[in-house]
Amino acid sequence: MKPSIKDIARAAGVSHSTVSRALSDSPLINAATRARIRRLAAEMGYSPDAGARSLVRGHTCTVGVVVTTIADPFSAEVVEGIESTAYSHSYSVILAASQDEPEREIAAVEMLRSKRVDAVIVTSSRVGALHQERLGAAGVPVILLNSHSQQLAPHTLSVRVDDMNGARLATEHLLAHGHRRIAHVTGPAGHSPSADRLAGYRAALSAADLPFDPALIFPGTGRPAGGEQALPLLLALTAQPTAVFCYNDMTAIGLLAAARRAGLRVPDDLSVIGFDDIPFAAYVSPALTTVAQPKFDLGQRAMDMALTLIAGSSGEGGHIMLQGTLVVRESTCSYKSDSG
Amino acid sequence: MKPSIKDIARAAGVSHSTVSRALSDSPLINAATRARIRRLAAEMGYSPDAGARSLVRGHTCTVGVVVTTIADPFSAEVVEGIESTAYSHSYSVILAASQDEPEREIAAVEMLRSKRVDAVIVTSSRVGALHQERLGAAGVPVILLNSHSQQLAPHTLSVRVDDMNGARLATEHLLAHGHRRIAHVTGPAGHSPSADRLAGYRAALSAADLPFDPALIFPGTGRPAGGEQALPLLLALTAQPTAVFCYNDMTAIGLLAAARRAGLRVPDDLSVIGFDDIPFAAYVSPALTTVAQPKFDLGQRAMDMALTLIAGSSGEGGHIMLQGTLVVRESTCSYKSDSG
DNA sequence: TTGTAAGCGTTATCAT
DNA sequence: ATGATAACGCTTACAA
Repeated sequence: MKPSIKDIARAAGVSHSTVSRALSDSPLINAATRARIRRLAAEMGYSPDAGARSLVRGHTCTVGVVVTTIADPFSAEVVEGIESTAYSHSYSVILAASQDEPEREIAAVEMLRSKRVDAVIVTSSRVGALHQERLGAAGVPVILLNSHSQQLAPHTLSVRVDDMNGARLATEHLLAHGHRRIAHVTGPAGHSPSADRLAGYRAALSAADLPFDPALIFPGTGRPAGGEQALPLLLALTAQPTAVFCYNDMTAIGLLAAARRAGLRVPDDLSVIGFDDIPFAAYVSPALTTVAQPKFDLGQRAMDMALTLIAGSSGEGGHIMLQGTLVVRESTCSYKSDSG
Repeated sequence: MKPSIKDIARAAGVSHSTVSRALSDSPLINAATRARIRRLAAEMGYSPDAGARSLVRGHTCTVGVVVTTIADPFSAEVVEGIESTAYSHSYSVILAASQDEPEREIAAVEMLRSKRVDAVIVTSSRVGALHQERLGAAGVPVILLNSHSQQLAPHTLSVRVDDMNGARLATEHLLAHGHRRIAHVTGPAGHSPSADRLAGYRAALSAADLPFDPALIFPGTGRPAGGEQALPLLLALTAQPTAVFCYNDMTAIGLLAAARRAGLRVPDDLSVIGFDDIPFAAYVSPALTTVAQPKFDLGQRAMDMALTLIAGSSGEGGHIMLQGTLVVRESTCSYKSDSG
């Protein structure tokens, strides 16, 4: 049914180690027998057992990836970047979703450990230090991708985007267009990118000698609903903001939809800027101005780092920080005191 | 470094088989030693080697999933459905992207075979019959999800949405609103859902005693660009259509963007309907009327089928067909001879 | 160039 | 209740 090298050996009248050598391009084998065995193996539909091989080789050529959810345009592109570079190095990826529950994230990592993956990449982790402690100690590189800064100890590994600077870019764009009352809808509470983006927003404000007004900060969720819920609050302000910087594109898109329903014109009545540059940012109306994260790159760099560490096994620890870039589309414009 | 049961056995002063029994809740073990061994295992940071276990047990508790690309809102939700139900049955998933290249799809399946996954789920496959031949014969269930109908032989396994009926629903919705000249932008050529949706469109037309006009059919790609490119062609027609049924939401969203740039009002000047109901369909402007595919369900059912087949090992072959549902939003309205 | 044998970390079948 | 021992499929010294 599933032929092993022993079955092929029997059919070829050789020992199973000869078959192993023939199949793994060993130099110590006669070209003729090699060819004969390979033909036979193909005929019999042989497929090497990766598990058995890993047992003796000591590595699995597999990496584990844990995301909060796959059904999110941001994660999806990051995973695409990981998978793509894994593929080109003959690695495969085991994917697990944590649903943003720490215990489930831990269970996933434990499963990956059992599966003996050669490295683990965890995105948006809130408990990355734990994995580092368990896996890192066991010699398995753990790479934290866009994860909480508290987890980013010096002996830890990480790849992330510069959230603070990206947020500064977004805010400066608004500032440069004359906006002075700029609101901000945050991401999920307790998530570090959210804190970093808020910090970038504050930094830009302060660099422009503008005061920080807590009344202009609205709590979001990172999902469209967060933006939708923020809009009425924002409109209820006596001194209304003329622009809003949203934690991410999904939030901005939700806010855009709410603005449309409220009869508010974007960008004329309100400029809106997001973060991420998810594929659909270009297709909403008005097309969303945003700070593009190098999503595919993020995944690629994380996988590259994993590969390097697997090869060198010298877990030195390193941090890669990529920069986001401002993408100006139609949802932002200059502030006009007389709207229209 | 990575303790095995032998290391624990040594530390506990017992044989490795006793450790194995202690750790796997065997009834043939003294409660006290069991507790002692488990404590020791925890202290030493033991993690069972899933590969070694699989070798003797004969299964890996892992399924392989191959999609064309992960960075697609449709696939992403399907995979989420698969992963989620896999997780709740303690299964893990190896994910591979084929980039819609048959050879890469084949390579991915071959890799999965080597990894000895207990089942394989392939979405949008164009060469599913091949996998069935190689893997199915080897006793590994292969489930085709939304794959080409040619691949769906009776001894094959599949889960899919009723594309033809969904397309009929979409077209009937337009018909019911008085539209008579209804254009259609197809999906990627040679992809069977595209053919099925075209067939559903034709069926609805013919049921309404309307002639099929090939001039109203425009080739798309399944991506926004397909819709964007189709719009000018559609406008160039002397007898312009009053509505258009798009292969999928991404196509419709592209077309919506092009329409906006062309100063065309949707739905007043042109009704637009999509297919899939991706998360962003509700957030474009106007919100997209579409036929919702039960994406998460599709993944869930495929995984359930995999689990059943793994348990029963009686590869009987089965086909599950789920229905899509019409979701009316704002991009479609009744036909008015005097537009506006 | 090939065969023999040991070993990877488990589980499972024997004894004891 | 526990300990030897074989087996899973493979790679890799070590012999021949």
